[in-house]
Amino acid sequence: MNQTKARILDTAERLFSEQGYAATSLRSIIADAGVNLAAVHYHFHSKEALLEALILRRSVPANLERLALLDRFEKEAGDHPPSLEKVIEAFVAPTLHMSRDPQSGGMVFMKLLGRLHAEGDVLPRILTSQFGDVFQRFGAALRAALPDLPREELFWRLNLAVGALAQTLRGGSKDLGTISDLSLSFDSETALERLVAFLSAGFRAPVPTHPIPETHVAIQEN
Amino acid sequence: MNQTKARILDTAERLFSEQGYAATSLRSIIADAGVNLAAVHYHFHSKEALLEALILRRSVPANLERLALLDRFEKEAGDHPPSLEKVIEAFVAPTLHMSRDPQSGGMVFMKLLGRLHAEGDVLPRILTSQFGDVFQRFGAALRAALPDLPREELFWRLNLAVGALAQTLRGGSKDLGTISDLSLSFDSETALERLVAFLSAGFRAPVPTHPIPETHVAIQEN
DNA sequence: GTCTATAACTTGATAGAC
DNA sequence: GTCTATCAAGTTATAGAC
Repeated sequence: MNQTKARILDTAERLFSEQGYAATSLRSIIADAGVNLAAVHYHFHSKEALLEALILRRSVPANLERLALLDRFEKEAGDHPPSLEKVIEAFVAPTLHMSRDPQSGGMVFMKLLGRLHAEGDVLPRILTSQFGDVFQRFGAALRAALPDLPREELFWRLNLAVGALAQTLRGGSKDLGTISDLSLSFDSETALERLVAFLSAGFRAPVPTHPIPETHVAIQEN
Repeated sequence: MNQTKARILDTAERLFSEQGYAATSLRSIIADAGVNLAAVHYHFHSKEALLEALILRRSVPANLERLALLDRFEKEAGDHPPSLEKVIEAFVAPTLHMSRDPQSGGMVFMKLLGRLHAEGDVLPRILTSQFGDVFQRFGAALRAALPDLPREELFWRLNLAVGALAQTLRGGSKDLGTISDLSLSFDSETALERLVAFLSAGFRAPVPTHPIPETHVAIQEN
């Protein structure tokens, strides 16, 4: 691949992940990459198309890997559907494993995904097309692994799980440094274990039936 | 409070929550609020100060309510520390309950918090001062409720929990609409039950000890 | 307190030479 | 493919009349 093009992709990926999409100007990208402004438009046409190219570069292979892993776990499980743990692992592992080669920039991309997940509606528009197959397959696998969980409850918990995953990708919250001086040590294997343990326990939590009593405490406004 | 000032606060809150801080210009705010541009600078001095004012307006009372709830639960628990469920409830309930009065705009603020949590480092800077006490108190309460959980593990799970909470506040992910046509029904009582059930199960998950075997599948790059 | 007018700057994008 | 030069629009912020 063209060297200029690659430098733009890498630099944009890093800056977007650090500052967000809207807050990062093309000019700050080209300054950091040491290339010309016109080169961005020549190679990518627009800022949003640059973002899209940069996302697809990594998420296309990651999604293939997700599906391949799920295939493998389904074969290994024989007649039964794969366990909840395996389904979660198949979805999460490809993203986490990107971070293993520090040279590859996969770690940076993880942060970017975690951020974009909350920022704007840029990501959904780009990913819905790409992730369609993956979501279908994994949705079915989840339902098979949790046959007794009502659909609505599953959907809720899936949202909570995605939020927890995005937080991990983002590298944790800085606010929480206040409680503890620990920082999220990012060994991808440990992160995977911890995510699988936390999420599978959450998915398997008993479904609440009785309403929790009123807990509102009125506070005067100043 | 001044009517112009209140209109700016409410409109900014809504637009920031829908589009994010960086992507929302002061001009789009004043257009929507039907006020003059100079009024923003007169009342708030700058864009960032506007954001700060708007956050403090709601999070100061919410934090007082959090501490009051924790106090109450600690009294009710007598000699024992309050249960994990109660600690989570005391932290989460005030934010969720803001959404009960549709007129109050609390629902909008929830979305904003969920978004800012991922966007930039604007939120941390503003909140670290405000949330210091709250984080200290709740960190201690969590440790007391989970005395056997190693500190590092607790910190990790706290991050996952915060991610899941932020996702709930944001109103769920649009991507996930692909799997299911359900949308997150936002009854604050139900949301509270579900969060407490999911998170407390996650916090109590067994601590993983044995490394998960290698799961990487190589995919060729195109 | 609220307005108009404008300063001072940054943004994404393009035309056209080389 | 890469550059300079520039456009057209949008940005936050301020000065000063009323």
